[in-house]
Order: sequence, then C-alpha cells, then structure tokens
Amino acid sequence: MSGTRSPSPAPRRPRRHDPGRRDRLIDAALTVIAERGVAGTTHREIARAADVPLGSMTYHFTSLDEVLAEAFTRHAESVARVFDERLSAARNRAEAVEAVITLVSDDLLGSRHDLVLTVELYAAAARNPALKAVTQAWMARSRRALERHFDAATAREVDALIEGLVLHSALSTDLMTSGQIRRAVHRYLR
Amino acid sequence: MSGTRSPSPAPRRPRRHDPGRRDRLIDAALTVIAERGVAGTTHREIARAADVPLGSMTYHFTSLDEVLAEAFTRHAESVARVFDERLSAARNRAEAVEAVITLVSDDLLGSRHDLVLTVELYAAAARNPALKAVTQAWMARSRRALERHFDAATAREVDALIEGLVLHSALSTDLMTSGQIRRAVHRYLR
DNA sequence: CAAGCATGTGTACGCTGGTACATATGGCTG
DNA sequence: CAGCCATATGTACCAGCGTACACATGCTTG
Repeated sequence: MSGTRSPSPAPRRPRRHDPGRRDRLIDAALTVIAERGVAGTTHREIARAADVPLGSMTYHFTSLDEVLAEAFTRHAESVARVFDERLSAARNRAEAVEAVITLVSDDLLGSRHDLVLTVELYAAAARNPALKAVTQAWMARSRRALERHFDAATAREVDALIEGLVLHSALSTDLMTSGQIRRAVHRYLR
Repeated sequence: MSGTRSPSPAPRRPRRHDPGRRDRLIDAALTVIAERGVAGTTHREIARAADVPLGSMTYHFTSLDEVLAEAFTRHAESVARVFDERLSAARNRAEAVEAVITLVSDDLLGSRHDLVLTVELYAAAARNPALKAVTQAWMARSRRALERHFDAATAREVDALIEGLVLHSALSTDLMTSGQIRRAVHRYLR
C-alpha cells in the first residue's frame, strides 16, 4: 500500500488557465474587507476567499496596499455608477427628488456590504493618500450628478444630507423607514 | 573601563508609583488610533506612546479589545458631553440653531483627532457588538439633547444632517466654510 | 507543432504581534 | 516599622503575516 501514497503535505492543485483571476481577486478582497475589515484583510484571507493559492496574490499584486487601492476604487466606481444612473434618468426636479429618496432608501441602505465598505474606505482614507483621492473623486462625481438638477450649493448640501441619513440610519438602533427618509428629503428640498 | 558596564540588553527602568496609569493608557490608545488607525494599534505602540513597558498593558487590560472598547467609550463620552453642553445652554429655538452651527463648525470640524476617531469607531462598530452599542448609545444621547428644542422627527433628521455635514466637509477636497454650514442648517430648520 | 514565456503553485524566511509569566519593589496597613 | 500585595517590569513563546523565490505547466505565437 504505497503505490500512490498521498500523505498530506502537497496534493498540488491541478487547476490552471483562469483568465480574469486578477479581477476575481479584487472582488474577493472587497468581500473580505466587508467581512473582516481592512485590519483583518490579509493576502491569505483573500486567497482563501477566491480559492487560489497564496502565491497567486504576490504574482498579481506588488503589495497589499495595491490590492486595497484597486478594491476601493472599484467599490466607489460601482456605487457612483448607480448614483449617476438614477439622477440621469430623472427628467425634472420632482423626479430628481424621487431619485434621491430611492437612492438612500433602496440603493445605499439596501446593501450592508456596500455600507460597511464605504465606512472602511473613509477610515482608511484618513491615513492613505491614494484612498483619500478615491474618496474625493467619488464625492466630486456625486456632486456633479446632483448638479444636473440643483444649484451647486444645494447639491453639496444634499450630498451631505444623503451621507448623514445613510450613516445614521445604518448605525442607529432603529433603521429609518423610507417614509422618514422621504420626509427629510422633501423637507430640505421643499 | 569595565566597572559600570552598561551593554544594552536591560537597563531596568527605575520608575514606579504611577497612579492613574490605566487612564493614561486609554488616552494613549486614543492617540494611537487617531494616528495609525485601529489596524495599526498594538499593545507595543500604545505602551510606547504612554512611555511604559509592554508588560504594563497586559497587567491593566485583559486584551486589546478591552482597550479599544474603553478608549472608544471615552471618546464618545467626551464628544457627547460637548454636544449636551451646547444644547443645554441654548435658551430658545434660535439659540439652539446657533448651537448646532457652532457644534458643526467649531467643535466637530475643529478637531481632526476626534474626526478620525469617530470614523474609526463607525468602521470598528460594524464588526464589534460592544462598539456598536457604544455608537448607538452615543447617537441616542445626541438625539435626546436635540429633543430639548425640536420634536423627535426633526431631532433625528438634524442629527443626521450634522453627521453628513461633518463627514462631507472633512473628506471632501474643500472644507465647507462656516457660512455654508450656517446656510445649510438654517435652510433645514427655517 | 515546438518552445517561450506569461501565468500559476508551493514553501521558506524573517518579523511583528498578542499573550503568559517569572520576577521585582515600594506604598500602605496593621 | 515589618511585611504583604497591588502594581510594575522584562522577556519568552508561538502564531500569523508579508514577501521572495524556485519550480511547474500549458496557451500562444511563429
């Protein structure tokens, strides 16, 4: 009983040819960040989430920081796109107000994953210039989208209001109902 | 030249009798968190900041989590107290509105240290129930302070607005001027 | 269809961190 | 004022981390 002995040390994975693996790794990184926080995000953790060997991380990325930067950039891009779409679709001010309400109630508050990622990004941005740039570009883009329908000062204020509503709703004991969100937005933009 | 040789290994510190050291350690922890983030907060880093030996950390605290919990509790308490004081001092609605403006422009936006700590707390709270409780208690307290002058729904909305104004101002490329803050608050509470 | 090289895989190394613990010491109590 | 014990100190241990690197393999290109 020794022909094909497979003790334990190295079964050697058969897999190969995995185009787009780099992309999947970035997505896996976002999952890990959302679940364990930036602090708990390691090469090994990401590799496990994507089911690839550790060595694959160092092949595709020069450092963990590079992974984080790409991951957060993707996250911001993804949320900003939804923001853009909702506001582009609005044909007039009334529809724009509705778009803002939907954005807060459904899109932003709807995904705990995205919510956590955003807060993690804010915290990380305080200490990482590259991530700070990502955050700022994202905010500028949101404001620009709002300026399709509102003057610059209002756009900035509404952007802040959205942020506050989302965060406070998410971190508080009781979620704000969409009715409460609607009331707050209308009150501000009445 | 060998009588009092002092090679390098262990000069053995003379210091002793340091009442209130535990308190200082918690403050040191807050400094480290603000500078390096929760991720970069270690026993050794805190000990260095407080100029005490590593062993002192494990004597005063059972774990790093305990340090974090106590530190963030202290931070929340400290910010909430200012909040309470400003709003308690207001004698009528107009003064309450002014108090909110001062809170945002001066107290909250005035301290980068506190700002960073708050965002770090939010991120950590997503994964740590004890910290989530700290955050929620803090928010409940802010709301109660606002309810001295505004109805419950308005209080909640204003609390959210404050959060949004502070965060967006801090993370954006350009700080909001106190004039802009004033305008936004007045617009909402007009 | 050959072979080169981009991609993929396993493992070792050095370092840092949390934690445990053996030891020291001097304020306080009786 | 003696001695106890809360407080204080230094260090060792092990786990997990980032990273480097030697080796494997099979698309792709000519």
